[in-house]
Amino acid sequence: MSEFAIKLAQFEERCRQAGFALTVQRRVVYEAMLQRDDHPTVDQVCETVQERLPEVSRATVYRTLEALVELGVIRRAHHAGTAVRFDSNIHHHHHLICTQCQRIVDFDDARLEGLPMPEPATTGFRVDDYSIHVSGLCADCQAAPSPSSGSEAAPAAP
Amino acid sequence: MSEFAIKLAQFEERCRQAGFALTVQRRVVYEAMLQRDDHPTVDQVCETVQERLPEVSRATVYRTLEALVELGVIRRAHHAGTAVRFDSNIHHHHHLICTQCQRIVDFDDARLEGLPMPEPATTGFRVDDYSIHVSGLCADCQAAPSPSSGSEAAPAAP
DNA sequence: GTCTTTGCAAATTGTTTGCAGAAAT
DNA sequence: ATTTCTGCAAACAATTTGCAAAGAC
Repeated sequence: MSEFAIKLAQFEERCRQAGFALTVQRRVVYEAMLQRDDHPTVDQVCETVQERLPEVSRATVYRTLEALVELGVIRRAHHAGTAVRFDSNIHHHHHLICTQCQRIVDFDDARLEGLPMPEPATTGFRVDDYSIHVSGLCADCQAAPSPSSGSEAAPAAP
Repeated sequence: MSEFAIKLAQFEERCRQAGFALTVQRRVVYEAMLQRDDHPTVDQVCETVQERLPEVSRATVYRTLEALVELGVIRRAHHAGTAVRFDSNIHHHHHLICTQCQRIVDFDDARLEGLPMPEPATTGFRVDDYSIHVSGLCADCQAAPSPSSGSEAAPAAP
Protein backbone atom coordinates (compact mmCIF):
# COMPACT_ATOMS: atom_id res chain seq x y z
CA MET A 1 0.00 0.00 0.00
CA SER A 2 1.46 3.32 -1.01
CA GLU A 3 2.12 6.14 1.38
CA PHE A 4 -0.46 8.05 -0.56
CA ALA A 5 -3.15 5.41 -0.14
CA ILE A 6 -2.38 5.12 3.54
CA LYS A 7 -2.88 8.82 4.03
CA LEU A 8 -6.12 8.73 2.13
CA ALA A 9 -7.35 5.86 4.26
CA GLN A 10 -6.41 7.70 7.42
CA PHE A 11 -8.22 10.74 6.14
CA GLU A 12 -11.39 8.78 5.52
CA GLU A 13 -11.12 7.21 8.92
CA ARG A 14 -10.85 10.60 10.53
CA CYS A 15 -13.80 11.92 8.63
CA ARG A 16 -15.89 9.07 9.96
CA GLN A 17 -14.69 9.58 13.51
CA ALA A 18 -15.44 13.28 13.36
CA GLY A 19 -18.77 12.82 11.66
CA PHE A 20 -17.67 14.63 8.51
CA ALA A 21 -19.41 13.55 5.36
CA LEU A 22 -17.06 11.98 2.88
CA THR A 23 -17.61 13.98 -0.28
CA VAL A 24 -15.84 13.81 -3.60
CA GLN A 25 -14.71 17.40 -3.18
CA ARG A 26 -13.04 16.71 0.12
CA ARG A 27 -11.23 13.72 -1.23
CA VAL A 28 -10.05 15.62 -4.29
CA VAL A 29 -8.93 18.64 -2.29
CA TYR A 30 -6.99 16.42 0.07
CA GLU A 31 -5.42 14.55 -2.85
CA ALA A 32 -4.46 17.86 -4.39
CA MET A 33 -2.74 18.80 -1.15
CA LEU A 34 -0.89 15.50 -1.06
CA GLN A 35 0.31 15.92 -4.62
CA ARG A 36 1.92 19.26 -3.96
CA ASP A 37 5.20 19.47 -2.15
CA ASP A 38 5.14 23.23 -1.95
CA HIS A 39 2.76 25.08 0.33
CA PRO A 40 0.05 26.04 -2.07
CA THR A 41 -2.25 29.01 -1.74
CA VAL A 42 -5.97 28.44 -1.97
CA ASP A 43 -5.84 29.50 -5.57
CA GLN A 44 -3.17 26.97 -6.37
CA VAL A 45 -5.17 24.24 -4.70
CA CYS A 46 -8.20 25.34 -6.70
CA GLU A 47 -6.26 24.98 -9.91
CA THR A 48 -5.09 21.50 -9.10
CA VAL A 49 -8.53 20.50 -7.92
CA GLN A 50 -10.27 21.86 -10.97
CA GLU A 51 -8.14 19.74 -13.27
CA ARG A 52 -10.22 16.83 -12.02
CA LEU A 53 -13.38 18.51 -10.89
CA PRO A 54 -13.90 21.70 -12.86
CA GLU A 55 -17.14 22.46 -11.08
CA VAL A 56 -15.66 22.98 -7.65
CA SER A 57 -16.11 26.49 -6.34
CA ARG A 58 -13.48 28.45 -4.56
CA ALA A 59 -15.75 28.74 -1.55
CA THR A 60 -15.81 24.99 -1.23
CA VAL A 61 -12.05 24.81 -1.42
CA TYR A 62 -11.81 27.36 1.36
CA ARG A 63 -14.28 25.45 3.49
CA THR A 64 -12.69 22.14 2.74
CA LEU A 65 -9.18 23.28 3.58
CA GLU A 66 -10.48 24.57 6.86
CA ALA A 67 -12.16 21.23 7.47
CA LEU A 68 -8.91 19.41 6.71
CA VAL A 69 -7.11 21.58 9.21
CA GLU A 70 -9.76 20.76 11.79
CA LEU A 71 -9.32 17.09 11.03
CA GLY A 72 -5.62 17.51 11.57
CA VAL A 73 -4.60 16.15 8.18
CA ILE A 74 -3.13 19.41 6.92
CA ARG A 75 -1.82 22.59 8.52
CA ARG A 76 -1.92 26.24 7.75
CA ALA A 77 1.59 27.39 6.99
CA HIS A 78 2.07 29.54 10.10
CA HIS A 79 0.64 32.89 10.75
CA ALA A 80 -3.07 32.69 10.84
CA GLY A 81 -4.94 35.69 9.65
CA THR A 82 -4.60 37.24 6.29
CA ALA A 83 -2.91 40.43 7.30
CA VAL A 84 0.71 41.18 6.47
CA ARG A 85 2.90 41.95 9.45
CA PHE A 86 5.96 44.13 9.85
CA ASP A 87 8.99 44.01 12.09
CA SER A 88 11.24 46.86 13.13
CA ASN A 89 14.02 44.45 14.05
CA ILE A 90 16.07 44.13 10.90
CA HIS A 91 18.78 41.92 12.36
CA HIS A 92 19.00 38.17 12.34
CA HIS A 93 16.66 37.00 15.09
CA HIS A 94 14.06 34.40 15.94
CA HIS A 95 10.39 34.35 16.81
CA LEU A 96 8.12 33.10 19.51
CA ILE A 97 4.61 32.72 18.19
CA CYS A 98 1.60 32.19 20.41
CA THR A 99 -0.68 29.68 18.76
CA GLN A 100 -3.65 31.11 20.58
CA CYS A 101 -3.47 34.88 20.33
CA GLN A 102 -1.05 34.99 17.37
CA ARG A 103 1.29 37.29 19.23
CA ILE A 104 4.80 37.28 17.80
CA VAL A 105 7.78 38.15 19.97
CA ASP A 106 11.40 38.38 18.89
CA PHE A 107 14.16 36.56 20.67
CA ASP A 108 17.82 35.88 20.31
CA ASP A 109 19.90 32.99 21.49
CA ALA A 110 23.58 32.54 20.84
CA ARG A 111 23.12 28.79 20.97
CA LEU A 112 21.00 29.01 17.85
CA GLU A 113 23.61 30.78 15.76
CA GLY A 114 25.66 29.08 13.11
CA LEU A 115 23.40 26.09 12.74
CA PRO A 116 24.22 23.65 9.96
CA MET A 117 22.21 24.43 6.85
CA PRO A 118 21.08 22.09 4.09
CA GLU A 119 23.62 21.76 1.31
CA PRO A 120 22.93 23.68 -1.89
CA ALA A 121 24.11 20.58 -3.73
CA THR A 122 21.21 18.62 -2.26
CA THR A 123 18.43 21.15 -2.22
CA GLY A 124 19.33 23.49 -5.05
CA PHE A 125 18.79 26.42 -2.69
CA ARG A 126 21.36 29.08 -2.09
CA VAL A 127 20.97 29.79 1.62
CA ASP A 128 21.05 33.41 2.70
CA ASP A 129 19.72 33.45 6.22
CA TYR A 130 17.45 31.58 8.58
CA SER A 131 15.16 32.20 11.48
CA ILE A 132 13.57 29.89 13.97
CA HIS A 133 9.87 30.00 14.60
CA VAL A 134 8.99 28.65 17.98
CA SER A 135 5.33 27.97 18.53
CA GLY A 136 3.69 27.72 21.91
CA LEU A 137 1.58 29.62 24.38
CA CYS A 138 2.45 33.05 25.66
CA ALA A 139 2.23 33.83 29.35
CA ASP A 140 -1.14 35.55 29.01
CA CYS A 141 -2.71 32.69 27.12
CA GLN A 142 -1.36 30.16 29.59
CA ALA A 143 -2.98 32.13 32.34
CA ALA A 144 -6.22 32.66 30.48
CA PRO A 145 -8.82 30.00 31.35
CA SER A 146 -9.85 29.29 27.78
CA PRO A 147 -9.87 31.03 24.44
CA SER A 148 -12.20 34.00 24.55
CA SER A 149 -12.92 33.53 20.88
CA GLY A 150 -14.17 30.12 19.93
CA SER A 151 -12.66 30.25 16.49
CA GLU A 152 -9.87 27.74 16.94
CA ALA A 153 -10.50 24.03 17.16
CA ALA A 154 -9.54 21.95 20.15
CA PRO A 155 -6.34 19.88 19.79
CA ALA A 156 -7.80 16.43 20.26
CA ALA A 157 -10.58 14.58 22.00
CA PRO A 158 -13.80 16.18 20.79
CA MET B 1 21.73 59.03 23.26
CA SER B 2 19.09 56.39 23.52
CA GLU B 3 18.84 53.43 21.22
CA PHE B 4 15.57 54.88 20.11
CA ALA B 5 17.03 58.24 19.19
CA ILE B 6 19.88 56.58 17.34
CA LYS B 7 17.45 54.61 15.23
CA LEU B 8 15.45 57.69 14.47
CA ALA B 9 18.57 59.54 13.44
CA GLN B 10 19.62 56.67 11.19
CA PHE B 11 16.18 56.66 9.69
CA GLU B 12 16.36 60.35 8.87
CA GLU B 13 19.80 59.89 7.43
CA ARG B 14 18.55 57.14 5.16
CA CYS B 15 15.61 59.19 4.01
CA ARG B 16 17.97 61.94 2.96
CA GLN B 17 20.27 59.54 1.17
CA ALA B 18 17.41 57.97 -0.68
CA GLY B 19 15.73 61.25 -1.50
CA PHE B 20 12.64 60.44 0.54
CA ALA B 21 10.85 63.43 1.97
CA LEU B 22 10.91 63.46 5.73
CA THR B 23 7.27 63.81 6.68
CA VAL B 24 5.63 63.77 10.08
CA GLN B 25 3.66 60.69 9.08
CA ARG B 26 6.77 58.73 8.23
CA ARG B 27 8.43 59.63 11.47
CA VAL B 28 5.35 58.73 13.47
CA VAL B 29 4.85 55.43 11.65
CA TYR B 30 8.46 54.51 12.20
CA GLU B 31 8.23 55.46 15.88
CA ALA B 32 5.12 53.35 16.18
CA MET B 33 7.05 50.42 14.75
CA LEU B 34 9.90 50.98 17.19
CA GLN B 35 7.55 51.08 20.14
CA ARG B 36 6.05 47.71 19.40
CA ASP B 37 7.96 44.58 20.17
CA ASP B 38 5.43 42.31 18.49
CA HIS B 39 5.02 42.20 14.74
CA PRO B 40 2.07 44.44 14.22
CA THR B 41 -0.36 44.25 11.36
CA VAL B 42 -1.06 47.39 9.37
CA ASP B 43 -4.19 47.88 11.41
CA GLN B 44 -2.28 47.71 14.65
CA VAL B 45 0.25 50.21 13.36
CA CYS B 46 -2.63 52.46 12.34
CA GLU B 47 -4.01 52.35 15.84
CA THR B 48 -0.73 53.28 17.44
CA VAL B 49 -0.11 55.99 14.87
CA GLN B 50 -3.55 57.48 15.24
CA GLU B 51 -3.06 57.98 18.94
CA ARG B 52 -0.71 60.78 17.97
CA LEU B 53 -1.92 61.72 14.54
CA PRO B 54 -5.61 60.89 14.24
CA GLU B 55 -5.78 62.18 10.69
CA VAL B 56 -3.47 59.61 9.17
CA SER B 57 -5.17 57.44 6.60
CA ARG B 58 -4.72 53.71 6.31
CA ALA B 59 -3.45 54.20 2.76
CA THR B 60 -0.63 56.35 4.02
CA VAL B 61 0.31 53.77 6.61
CA TYR B 62 0.43 51.12 3.90
CA ARG B 63 2.57 53.30 1.68
CA THR B 64 4.78 54.37 4.52
CA LEU B 65 5.42 50.85 5.74
CA GLU B 66 6.38 49.90 2.22
CA ALA B 67 8.70 52.89 2.08
CA LEU B 68 10.30 51.87 5.38
CA VAL B 69 10.90 48.41 3.99
CA GLU B 70 12.53 49.95 0.93
CA LEU B 71 14.71 52.06 3.17
CA GLY B 72 15.70 48.92 5.00
CA VAL B 73 14.66 50.13 8.44
CA ILE B 74 11.89 47.57 8.90
CA ARG B 75 11.06 44.20 7.36
CA ARG B 76 7.94 42.39 6.36
CA ALA B 77 7.49 39.44 8.67
CA HIS B 78 8.36 36.62 6.28
CA HIS B 79 6.89 35.86 2.95
CA ALA B 80 5.19 38.54 0.99
CA GLY B 81 1.89 37.87 -0.64
CA THR B 82 -1.41 38.16 1.10
CA ALA B 83 -2.64 34.63 0.55
CA VAL B 84 -2.82 32.01 3.26
CA ARG B 85 -0.92 28.81 2.50
CA PHE B 86 -1.49 25.24 3.52
CA ASP B 87 0.80 22.30 4.09
CA SER B 88 -0.07 18.63 3.91
CA ASN B 89 3.00 17.72 5.92
CA ILE B 90 1.77 17.68 9.48
CA HIS B 91 5.00 16.49 11.03
CA HIS B 92 7.80 18.53 12.50
CA HIS B 93 9.80 19.85 9.55
CA HIS B 94 11.54 22.91 8.23
CA HIS B 95 11.19 25.25 5.28
CA LEU B 96 13.25 26.61 2.46
CA ILE B 97 11.74 29.82 1.19
CA CYS B 98 12.78 31.46 -2.04
CA THR B 99 12.90 35.19 -1.51
CA GLN B 100 12.31 35.78 -5.19
CA CYS B 101 9.48 33.51 -6.27
CA GLN B 102 8.09 32.81 -2.78
CA ARG B 103 8.29 29.07 -3.33
CA ILE B 104 8.28 27.11 -0.09
CA VAL B 105 9.86 23.67 0.10
CA ASP B 106 9.93 21.35 3.09
CA PHE B 107 13.10 19.81 4.37
CA ASP B 108 14.31 17.76 7.26
CA ASP B 109 17.68 17.56 8.88
CA ALA B 110 18.56 15.44 11.87
CA ARG B 111 21.20 17.97 12.86
CA LEU B 112 18.45 20.50 13.46
CA GLU B 113 16.52 18.36 15.91
CA GLY B 114 16.54 18.89 19.64
CA LEU B 115 17.85 22.42 19.51
CA PRO B 116 17.99 24.32 22.77
CA MET B 117 14.88 26.42 23.25
CA PRO B 118 14.44 29.65 25.19
CA GLU B 119 13.54 29.06 28.83
CA PRO B 120 9.91 29.57 29.79
CA ALA B 121 11.22 31.27 32.91
CA THR B 122 12.80 33.96 30.76
CA THR B 123 10.28 34.39 27.99
CA GLY B 124 7.03 33.39 29.61
CA PHE B 125 6.34 31.17 26.61
CA ARG B 126 5.50 27.51 26.90
CA VAL B 127 7.32 26.02 23.93
CA ASP B 128 5.46 23.39 21.94
CA ASP B 129 7.39 23.04 18.72
CA TYR B 130 9.66 24.90 16.36
CA SER B 131 10.52 25.08 12.72
CA ILE B 132 13.36 26.67 10.87
CA HIS B 133 12.70 29.03 7.99
CA VAL B 134 15.64 29.21 5.67
CA SER B 135 15.54 32.03 3.18
CA GLY B 136 17.49 32.08 -0.03
CA LEU B 137 17.18 31.54 -3.74
CA CYS B 138 15.80 28.40 -5.29
CA ALA B 139 17.59 26.74 -8.19
CA ASP B 140 15.25 28.22 -10.77
CA CYS B 141 15.64 31.74 -9.50
CA GLN B 142 19.40 31.41 -9.33
CA ALA B 143 19.36 30.39 -12.97
CA ALA B 144 16.80 32.96 -14.05
CA PRO B 145 17.99 36.38 -15.16
CA SER B 146 17.67 38.75 -12.23
CA PRO B 147 14.42 40.68 -12.02
CA SER B 148 14.36 44.02 -13.77
CA SER B 149 14.04 45.98 -10.55
CA GLY B 150 14.54 45.44 -6.86
CA SER B 151 10.89 44.65 -6.45
CA GLU B 152 9.12 41.35 -6.40
CA ALA B 153 7.68 41.11 -9.85
CA ALA B 154 6.24 37.92 -11.22
CA PRO B 155 9.11 35.75 -12.45
CA ALA B 156 8.48 32.23 -13.64
CA ALA B 157 4.95 31.39 -12.58
CA PRO B 158 4.53 27.99 -10.90
C1' DG C 1 -35.80 11.03 5.32
C1' DT C 2 -32.67 13.76 7.75
C1' DC C 3 -28.73 16.29 8.21
C1' DT C 4 -24.51 17.91 6.08
C1' DT C 5 -22.22 19.98 2.19
C1' DT C 6 -22.01 22.42 -2.09
C1' DG C 7 -22.30 26.33 -5.39
C1' DC C 8 -23.64 30.64 -6.21
C1' DA C 9 -23.57 35.38 -5.32
C1' DA C 10 -23.23 38.90 -2.21
C1' DA C 11 -20.87 40.69 2.03
C1' DT C 12 -16.46 41.32 4.51
C1' DT C 13 -11.91 42.32 5.18
C1' DG C 14 -7.22 43.46 3.61
C1' DT C 15 -4.47 45.99 0.13
C1' DT C 16 -3.53 49.02 -3.85
C1' DT C 17 -4.15 53.01 -6.84
C1' DG C 18 -5.64 57.70 -9.32
C1' DC C 19 -5.88 62.14 -8.43
C1' DA C 20 -6.14 66.94 -6.48
C1' DG C 21 -4.51 69.48 -2.80
C1' DA C 22 -0.83 69.94 1.02
C1' DA C 23 3.72 69.62 2.46
C1' DA C 24 8.73 69.04 1.92
C1' DT C 25 13.00 70.33 -0.31
C1' DA D 1 9.13 76.56 -7.66
C1' DT D 2 9.36 71.91 -8.08
C1' DT D 3 8.84 67.50 -6.65
C1' DT D 4 7.28 64.27 -3.44
C1' DC D 5 3.55 63.03 -0.15
C1' DT D 6 -1.05 62.66 1.81
C1' DG D 7 -6.00 61.77 2.09
C1' DC D 8 -9.90 60.47 0.02
C1' DA D 9 -12.57 57.33 -2.44
C1' DA D 10 -12.91 53.91 -5.52
C1' DA D 11 -10.62 49.62 -7.49
C1' DC D 12 -8.88 45.25 -6.54
C1' DA D 13 -7.88 40.92 -4.09
C1' DA D 14 -8.59 37.44 -0.59
C1' DT D 15 -11.76 35.35 2.42
C1' DT D 16 -16.30 34.50 4.57
C1' DT D 17 -21.24 33.78 4.75
C1' DG D 18 -26.62 33.07 3.69
C1' DC D 19 -29.38 30.27 1.38
C1' DA D 20 -31.59 26.88 -1.76
C1' DA D 21 -30.56 22.73 -4.09
C1' DA D 22 -27.68 18.35 -4.23
C1' DG D 23 -25.50 14.69 -2.01
C1' DA D 24 -24.06 11.62 2.02
C1' DC D 25 -25.55 8.69 5.68
